[in-house]
Amino acid sequence: MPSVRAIAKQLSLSPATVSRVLNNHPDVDEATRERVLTRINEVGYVPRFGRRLTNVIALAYPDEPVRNEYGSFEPALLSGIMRGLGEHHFDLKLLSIRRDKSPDESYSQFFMRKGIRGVVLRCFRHNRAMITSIAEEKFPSIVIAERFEEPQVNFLRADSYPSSRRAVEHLIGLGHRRIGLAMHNVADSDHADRRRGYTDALAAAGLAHDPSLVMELPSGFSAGEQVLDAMLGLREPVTAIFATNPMTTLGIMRRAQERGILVPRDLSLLGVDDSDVRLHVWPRLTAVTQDASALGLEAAHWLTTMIAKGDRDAVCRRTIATSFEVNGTTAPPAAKAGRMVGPRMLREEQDEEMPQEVEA
Amino acid sequence: MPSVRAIAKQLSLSPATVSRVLNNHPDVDEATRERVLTRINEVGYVPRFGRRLTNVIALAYPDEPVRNEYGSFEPALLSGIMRGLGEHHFDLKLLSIRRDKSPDESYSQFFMRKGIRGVVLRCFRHNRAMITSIAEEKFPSIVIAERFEEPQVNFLRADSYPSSRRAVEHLIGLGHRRIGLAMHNVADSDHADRRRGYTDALAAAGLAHDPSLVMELPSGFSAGEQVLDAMLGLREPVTAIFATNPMTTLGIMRRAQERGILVPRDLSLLGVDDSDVRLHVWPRLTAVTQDASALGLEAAHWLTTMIAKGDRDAVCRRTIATSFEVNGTTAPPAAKAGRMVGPRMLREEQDEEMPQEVEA
DNA sequence: TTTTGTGCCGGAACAGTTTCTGCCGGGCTG
DNA sequence: CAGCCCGGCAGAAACTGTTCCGGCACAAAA
Repeated sequence: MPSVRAIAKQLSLSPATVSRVLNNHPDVDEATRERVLTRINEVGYVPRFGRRLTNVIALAYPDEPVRNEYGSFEPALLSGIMRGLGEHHFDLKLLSIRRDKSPDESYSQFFMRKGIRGVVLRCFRHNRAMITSIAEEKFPSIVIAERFEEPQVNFLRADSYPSSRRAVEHLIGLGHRRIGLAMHNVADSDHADRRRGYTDALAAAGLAHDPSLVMELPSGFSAGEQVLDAMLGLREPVTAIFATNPMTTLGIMRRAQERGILVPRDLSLLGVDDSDVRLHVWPRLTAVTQDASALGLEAAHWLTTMIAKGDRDAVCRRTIATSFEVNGTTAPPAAKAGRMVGPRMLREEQDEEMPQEVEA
Repeated sequence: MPSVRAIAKQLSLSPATVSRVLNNHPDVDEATRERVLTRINEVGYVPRFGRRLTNVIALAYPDEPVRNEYGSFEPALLSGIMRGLGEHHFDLKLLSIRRDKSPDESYSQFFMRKGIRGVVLRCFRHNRAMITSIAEEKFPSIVIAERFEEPQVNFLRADSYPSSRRAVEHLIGLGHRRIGLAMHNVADSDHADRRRGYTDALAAAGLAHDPSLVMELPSGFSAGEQVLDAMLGLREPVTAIFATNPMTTLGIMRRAQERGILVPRDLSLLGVDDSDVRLHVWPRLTAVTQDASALGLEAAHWLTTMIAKGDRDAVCRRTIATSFEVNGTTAPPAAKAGRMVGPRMLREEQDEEMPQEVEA
């Protein structure tokens, strides 16, 4: 139960000074500030509101929160987090670290200034260092949808390797030999897993790995359009594409329709889905699915119980399963099938072949 | 600068009692609670953190926040709100009124207990009464995307009447005579506006209003599928559909593709879009567009400036424009055009006819 | 009648923040 | 060189909201 006054007494300072450090006020000596900060981190200070503990955690983004381009991942995640907060009666704040954090304050300092007791962190390519710093400061935190080697980082992610591999094996089983891979140009661990699934499936089937079939682009809808054009523009075009990003998948799909390329007759498409968008397009998307909402729920629940129990050394390095769902965008390659399949016929096929869930 | 102690002194009570009222503790007399509450509302109490004002507002949902089914409206709105918060350095909390509010506390009480100074309210069909109550309690609030007659309710919405009317006129101009309307079964003012746009456009063109062409369904993706089946199953089918809900629009579109109905050759489709989903399908959707992100930004900005200036009587009853964007899902009806138009040809048409913006 | 219990509230203690004040050293000026 | 001023820095005090503890009054039970 460390308080500002207790810390002040330990350091022979006044509560005022400690408070000034916490709020990043300028008029405090650099050495003093340093002394206070290290002590605060040692002792695990938590701010209170009056005499009551503040029960707020944050969902923190490195830059702008909940950007539109993130697709359906963010709303699903948020919805899950809100549900996971309920049991311990916590509230949720949204934070942008870049916008609000002063460069000369530590992360713990920033979070305490915002009056939160823990933080769910979104991780993108460029802020891995930020996240290890936060973990090193021992501020209660958990990272969503990313994996870390550093033992002090808590994370909760979905392992898309098995499903990805199974998905690509599904393509190979259908007879595809030239399978394109469209992925981020800056790979997080999730995309790396999907890539491994791709290469391992190819290797296991004895297929050569052709680097020219792998495209690395910035994420987003328009990337999908480029992917399709490039992959079908090859001298020996692909017959199937595995897109590791939901928005990119949709981009590929739209561009295919735009160019009159029938999926899956002319091209099989394998995607990734965070929520249920795969069911909202036609043909329904054969996809590796991860439940962003479940990620949010689990993460929020873990973080709040850890805080409520006061267990500052709790560790979370959980991986939940993804699944692979066969829908209407994959079929044998045209060369092999050798038959015209119109939309109406495809629909009948679809009706016979109900989406089958494959646990990863 | 009313404080708990000041209010207590005015009422000859102790600060403890006032605090108990604010936190909805059970052991305080009903009459006393009432006295404190009315005084608190009169004087416009704001909670502080230590000696500092708490600069937090909330985005409050009647039930579960940011549900997935809401489509892209919620993330766009959130993103806008976060941007609008910046100038006055406010933070954002997410609240679920149903989950956290005790039935025997007032709304102001609830919000103060949560330590927020203002609230952006989402309005659905069932919580209009809740919103007028909040406004009557004079708690700083603003409603998003809904219109209210009650003068004490602040709102910010997009007026989709002119764009909707123009959109339906566009269909009529293309030669459509039987135009279906798919809308919510419980109409908020937004959907009522769109319906008015529909009926007025028909009336102005001298077309009879056929009630059998109007379908009212619960919102959502699957509603769109029912709409398409029903409207094309009419003895005299429609040649165009105006769907007033984004998710429903997507449902119609997918079901059309599933059934092999070519849009816009066999059916013209007019939709509504909150963000940029209309550009992510093919053909790109001709749609009435409202900028949910701008709504969020403006609302957050108004609310925080109003709070920062301490102007408790500020009034916001703003309406921002929507626009109408012609894209690829509308064309002359098949009977009139009398020609087959394949996907490839349509694409060329598309290229000639760039999306044209029409200010509403 | 006495005892016990409960509803209700005030005092005090304690949480964090800010304002006011003062110390102390350095630099400028007479 | 003396005197004055000024800025950096930190503590005391004042003020905010909350909770714990105790007490008063009234009702119910023994």
